[in-house]
Amino acid sequence: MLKNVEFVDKLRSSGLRPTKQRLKICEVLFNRDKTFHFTINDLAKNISEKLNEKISLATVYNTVHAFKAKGYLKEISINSDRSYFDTNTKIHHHFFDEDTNELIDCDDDDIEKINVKKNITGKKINSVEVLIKVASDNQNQK
Amino acid sequence: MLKNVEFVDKLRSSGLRPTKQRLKICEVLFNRDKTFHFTINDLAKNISEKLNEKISLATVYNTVHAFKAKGYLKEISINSDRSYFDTNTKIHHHFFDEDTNELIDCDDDDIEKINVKKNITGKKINSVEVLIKVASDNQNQK
DNA sequence: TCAACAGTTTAGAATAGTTATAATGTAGTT
DNA sequence: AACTACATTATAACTATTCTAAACTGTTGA
Repeated sequence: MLKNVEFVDKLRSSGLRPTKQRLKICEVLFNRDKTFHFTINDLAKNISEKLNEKISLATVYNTVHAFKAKGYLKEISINSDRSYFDTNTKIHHHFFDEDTNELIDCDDDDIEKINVKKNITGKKINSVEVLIKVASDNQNQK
Repeated sequence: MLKNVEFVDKLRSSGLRPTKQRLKICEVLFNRDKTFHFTINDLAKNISEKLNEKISLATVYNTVHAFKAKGYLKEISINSDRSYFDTNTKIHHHFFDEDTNELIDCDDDDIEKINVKKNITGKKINSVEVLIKVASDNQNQK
């Protein structure tokens, strides 16, 4: 459980002013045990519910993008109709539950190291990430 | 190089009427050696350029979705601002070139078999796909 | 402490991609 | 040829996201 002061420092050290709104967003995003996967809408709703306060949607967008640019958040593509963000910014793999649309982080040792045998000339590999789609194990899968 | 007749059969056998527009779209999509990765917009532009004929955007959407539902096309998530489709409908991996935003199919043997060691109870794995992001191999990467 | 400035927030307008609608058109069957 | 169900189309509607411009607020330095 991080303190406000720590968020202030964190923001300041990355050149972002520690404003009321940003601190609240930090609270919601980073005061958690588990990784948080969310869409901007989820986040905005979460803020107004948890903190009983409304932050303009535009500000939520701005802040999330600022945090992404600073490397505090990572954007994830699962389906194209919505952007997901992840508080876990390391390169890592995901399970995606097609029944619930829920995204679940993999631990490093859930998946054996991936061996890429092909190279693209002049290009270097920046990331290798796996997406495992799962659904309920019975006849009527989606 | 498939003939029109083959497309007619293909459509008919999957319960889609072989209309002018659908046949033209088939031509553009499936008369290729290589896999085709595209957005709806790419496709619409491609049609009007190649065939010198305009198909209503709504029809392109309808048709692409119909083809997807029938399993002739696959939707791919790389970045969330646009939907990409792929004429290669098998489970397969991709390189994504961050410099050019180009998507490249992997051959089956470009990547060693992926060993998933974790299970989610009550869920079965539908697909395991890898996305390898690459960028030009010099100091000013994006 | 306070003025000044640059960075922030905000509501609302604007945009882009996509989907819905409803009228018109057409393939296939009889 | 006529009928019917399915398709196409233009346009309107919708949704997620970005832009804009004015008001506001941390921060800095006098």
